[in-house]
Amino acid sequence: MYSSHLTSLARGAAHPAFALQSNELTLESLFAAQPAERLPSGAAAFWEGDPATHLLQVAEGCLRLYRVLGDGRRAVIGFRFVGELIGISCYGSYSYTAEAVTHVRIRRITRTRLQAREQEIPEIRPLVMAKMFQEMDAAQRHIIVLGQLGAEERVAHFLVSAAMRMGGEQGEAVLIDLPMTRLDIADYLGLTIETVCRAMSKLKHHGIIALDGRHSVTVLRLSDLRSMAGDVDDLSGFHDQCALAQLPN
Amino acid sequence: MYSSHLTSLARGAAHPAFALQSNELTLESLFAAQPAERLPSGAAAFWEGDPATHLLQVAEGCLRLYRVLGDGRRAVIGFRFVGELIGISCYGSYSYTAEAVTHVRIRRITRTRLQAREQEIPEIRPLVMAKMFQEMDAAQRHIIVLGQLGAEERVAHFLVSAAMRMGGEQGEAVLIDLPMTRLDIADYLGLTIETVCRAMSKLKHHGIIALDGRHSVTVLRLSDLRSMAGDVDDLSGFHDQCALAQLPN
DNA sequence: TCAAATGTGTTACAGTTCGTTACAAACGCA
DNA sequence: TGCGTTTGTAACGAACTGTAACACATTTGA
Repeated sequence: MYSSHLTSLARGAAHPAFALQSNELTLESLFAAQPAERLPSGAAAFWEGDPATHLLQVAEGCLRLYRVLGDGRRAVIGFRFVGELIGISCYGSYSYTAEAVTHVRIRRITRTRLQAREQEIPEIRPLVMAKMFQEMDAAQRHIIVLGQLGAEERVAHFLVSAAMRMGGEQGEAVLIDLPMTRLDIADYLGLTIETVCRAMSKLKHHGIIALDGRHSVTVLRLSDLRSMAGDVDDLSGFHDQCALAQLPN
Repeated sequence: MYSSHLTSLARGAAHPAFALQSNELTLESLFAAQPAERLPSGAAAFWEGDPATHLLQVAEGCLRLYRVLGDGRRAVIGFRFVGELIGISCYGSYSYTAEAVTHVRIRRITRTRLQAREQEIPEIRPLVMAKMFQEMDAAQRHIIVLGQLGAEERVAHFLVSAAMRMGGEQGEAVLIDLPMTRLDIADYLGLTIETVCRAMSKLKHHGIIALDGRHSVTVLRLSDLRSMAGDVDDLSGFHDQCALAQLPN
């Protein structure tokens, strides 16, 4: 699943829109003070095992986070998009490699500097904590996707998440940009390339999506796609109120 | 995978034994001041969606953490054992239900009280943070298990993790206590009961494990089992040194 | 600039793994 | 003790993966 943008989280997810609004602005200004670094497609921002000295923010483009097993198998743990953070749940060393899918611009801040800023501006800590909780929540959701959903459900869920990130609403077509390859998607969903292609072709055949080249999907019937995606994100509205009241420092 | 005990983590995992030693002692004393509560097998400590007002520590027994999908499917997210914490990565509301597998004793502390204690004793925060990172690391590992390993690899990995938790060493037989049902294990590994049974029977047939009733497994050849478990935990020793240097506050 | 090489996506056919179904054994309770 | 429920295991079938081939897109090198 994508790490979500504010607009995608607005749809009944566990975070109040308000908290994240200020979240993005304040953390954003933190990173804005750092110089932007450019990475060409395929370049690593950091490697699994490197000392986790920095947090990264994506200023432009898309990165994949992955781990390679001893036998060469690769697991994509997630993708990160504009505005999102990388490395927030790593300590000591990075537990995955972060690699540019597209040409990418990122900003880095050292953990030391972040901690110094947290001392100056106490409001920063809850913002960082919120990001950590969000990442944990996303990981748990992904565990459920991989453990309980079949291949087509997984692909549908992946596309629904992408549509939500794009601010998709019920009843209108959503154009999704998918900068990663089918292999990336397959390694993310625990499937093979062929199965991903098959699932997509089937959705196309049923008129639920339209494919335009490799990196563009139009979701034509979002509610149909959603009903195929399993009920992983069935969260009660109860969360929204409690999250605001209980935001940890 | 189990949330690990100190002794299991001693085998090249991402946490220095020293840090967790003091971790267990100090958080332990925090909870020791709280009254222990008894739960019969099958009782819920809290439900998915409840306000996440407390952290829990397991004083005795085993709990399963699970979520139920809208269509009735159940995903077990993890198991918690003596000394381990529950709810540390939840905020606002619990993102899963915690249910007693066995008769259980737990201690609770409110987040409010925990924060007050953190103010008094600043050393507590890094201990809590370490637990959060540990939980995130375990979640990522589980994502890889579900996404990349086949059924037998998953079961083998599950048993290796259990053996590690029991302090198993290479070359000697390890007796594992598995208090949960095969359905629990299946829902945790994204498999069915039958597949779990098959995998275990196969391991038994090959002389790698011995089965004694429902809740007892003896690992006879740990290195064989380990070689069947995929290379998910292939972590370099580099982590140990960096983790100590970089423990966040 | 253009052709060759390489990478990526899709589809058809065949093989493997795991889910479903059926049944047996064990357990818990009145 | 008897019965209902839970748990465990084996045979058949569904779902997914693997292999191969082809089409198309992108990159590389002359």
